[in-house]
Amino acid sequence: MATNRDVARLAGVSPATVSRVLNDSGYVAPDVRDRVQRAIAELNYVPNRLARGLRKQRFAQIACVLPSIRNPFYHEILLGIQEAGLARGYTFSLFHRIAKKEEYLKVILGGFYDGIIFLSPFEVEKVYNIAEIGEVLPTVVYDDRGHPFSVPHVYVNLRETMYTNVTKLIEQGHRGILFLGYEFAVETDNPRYLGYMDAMREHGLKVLPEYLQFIADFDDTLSVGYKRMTTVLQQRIPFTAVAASNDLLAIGAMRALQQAGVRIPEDVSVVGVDDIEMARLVTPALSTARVPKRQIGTRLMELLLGTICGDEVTSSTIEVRTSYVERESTGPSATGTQLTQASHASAGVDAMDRTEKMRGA
Amino acid sequence: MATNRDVARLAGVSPATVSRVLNDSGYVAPDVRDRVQRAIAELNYVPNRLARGLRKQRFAQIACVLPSIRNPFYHEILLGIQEAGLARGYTFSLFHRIAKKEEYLKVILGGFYDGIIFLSPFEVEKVYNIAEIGEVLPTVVYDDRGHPFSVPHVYVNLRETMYTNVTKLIEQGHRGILFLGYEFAVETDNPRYLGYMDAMREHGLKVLPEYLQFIADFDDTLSVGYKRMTTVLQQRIPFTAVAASNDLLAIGAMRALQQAGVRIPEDVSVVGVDDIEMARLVTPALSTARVPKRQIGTRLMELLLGTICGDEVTSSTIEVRTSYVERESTGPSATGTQLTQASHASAGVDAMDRTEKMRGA
DNA sequence: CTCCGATGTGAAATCGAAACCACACCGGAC
DNA sequence: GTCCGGTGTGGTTTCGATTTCACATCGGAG
Repeated sequence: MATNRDVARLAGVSPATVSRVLNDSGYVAPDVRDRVQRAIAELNYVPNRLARGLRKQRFAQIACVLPSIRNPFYHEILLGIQEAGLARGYTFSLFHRIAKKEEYLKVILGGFYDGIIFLSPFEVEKVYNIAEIGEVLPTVVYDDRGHPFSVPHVYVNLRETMYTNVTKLIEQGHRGILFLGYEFAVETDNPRYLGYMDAMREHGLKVLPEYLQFIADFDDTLSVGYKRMTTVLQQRIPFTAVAASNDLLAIGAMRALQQAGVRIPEDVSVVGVDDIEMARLVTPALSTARVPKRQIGTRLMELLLGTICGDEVTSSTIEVRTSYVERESTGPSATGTQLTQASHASAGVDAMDRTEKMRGA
Repeated sequence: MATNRDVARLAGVSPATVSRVLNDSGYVAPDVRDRVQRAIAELNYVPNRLARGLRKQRFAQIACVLPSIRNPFYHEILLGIQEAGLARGYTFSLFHRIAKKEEYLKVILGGFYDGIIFLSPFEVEKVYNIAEIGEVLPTVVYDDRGHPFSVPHVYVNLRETMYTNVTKLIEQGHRGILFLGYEFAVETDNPRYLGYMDAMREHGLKVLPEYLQFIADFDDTLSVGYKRMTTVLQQRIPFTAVAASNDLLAIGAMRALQQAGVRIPEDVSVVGVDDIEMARLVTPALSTARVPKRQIGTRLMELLLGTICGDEVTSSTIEVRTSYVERESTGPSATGTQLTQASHASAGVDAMDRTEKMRGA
């Protein structure tokens, strides 16, 4: 690889002048600039980002920390982030569950990154204090828990979103509505759960304990929803609708239901959250809440660039809004409960065996 | 951020000794080692990767170049890559279509990366010569075209895979089999197409021009398959099976078929390639060819590490094998053609309207 | 007792670019 | 004619780590 010096030698100038041409700083005579540029082209010179980064204390690289690379929800956010960042020459590194939690932040703080973007950092927060990280390195967060953050923060009110989803089901006559979602250490960390409870309470509906299907271990596999719903079906819980915490869970649940012969939405309605593209491609198409993923990404990057450049640590919060999208997986509740129960009965024993195996694994 | 010097000062030694402790190189007295380690802990010192990289000419960072971040197929490969790499402290940057082709390789070659992994680099090759890149920087490739590569290379014979898929359909009595896939500049770049043609020819089946559904513009959206199949349905092409080039296309196609009232597999069989997790979660579950994605990833990383460490450029090729997975989306061909045609007719106008809308968006 | 290799440590050079400082030239204002 | 700010360029230092070289000490072999 050619260096600064090589170019300088070839152009008959000093390395300082080469640097000036490259960075468009200071005064350079037109003919000299030309000579340098020709030399750069001839040697195929690309400045070494490490050296530049070391000197500038700016590396044009951003770390994105996210729970899972498998959830398409995050892809769209990432695309938004990159769109906003690549134009300015930023590159991106991804860190997700596979990286050992105790290790990767050491790596990140090791001076390789201009900033960090945390997407849904609930896992991260078990180990690290984001406020502290924010003091060392420009940091922004996407989160749905409504926590106050000391760093800039994009927020989507999923409590409200879930409330709307469940209310739509209730309005269609559903009473036995399952909550399907992840379990958090603290109730207040679970806006989707809270929204579900809000809606049920407000409409005077009883929440049976069996309705609350919390998935404890974080498993970023696409089939967690399927596994859980398969278990649920063996337990003969009477329900006519499922309010899932995200589309992947909903799609998995739909699969389990359909496999057991339950018709959607005739017997059971299913609703999700996120509106990933796959939601439109499954049959029946999934009713869900649209979250402006792309927009979240660009907003995050804008916030981060703001923090990196303008040195003020403005602890701004941007809220984005969701909208309910009705498709085919929801419908009025008929005599749903009975039908569902019947189906369970026929699939009972087989299904039981399968679940026991899954639990063991 | 604390530096080398700070630690040295606190421990009462020279920076050279700190470095020795950190890298476990040379001789260090046990008590001194202890003092240094305490100082490191106290200052919360993390070595600056840029400085280290600059000096060592090794940066412990890998660039992954892939066509799309949206296709789950690549996620599993990425997980395999990272699994094999993170243990040794490597971090990863992702580059995909969103990055301007002309730009990103400049970035990559700018000395930030120890190596490049190209996943399905057909797009890349239009602009760059991978052999040349391989001479500058350790490079490995995953590809399915059976091209000879001058760099280490993981290969999966998708021509054979597609041949098997189509043969299975033929054995089930299908004759009118659609090929749904991407269009490449050159025929030989399209192993899936070639495998399809092999199977059809070998069984003496005629390939009507309408059977070949090439998607020209690369569009990494999940619904390309849906869009194309919607168009196909309006054209009343007689067919009883669809051999898609990957699972996403297959899932999209299934959606279009189901939306038009076509039953799968009773009226039309659909088969994919990749075996992404979603293939098991759609209804009916998708028959497909399992590609060992995780394994491809680990193999790639092993090859790359080999190239980075052992300086020999062993142009090794590793071939991984696929296996056919029969699920629910395929079945014997009945009087399929008639049924399908009938369905088209009844759904014709509606489908048309919907498609037009999608196009507009 | 001397010599030598193993052990242990520090000063200084180095990686490649950017920033800082110094200097030189030129034209116009006073 | 002198002074001064704008223009243009080069030498040197710096970023933070590793690495090389040089040097000191020590124990055992000859």
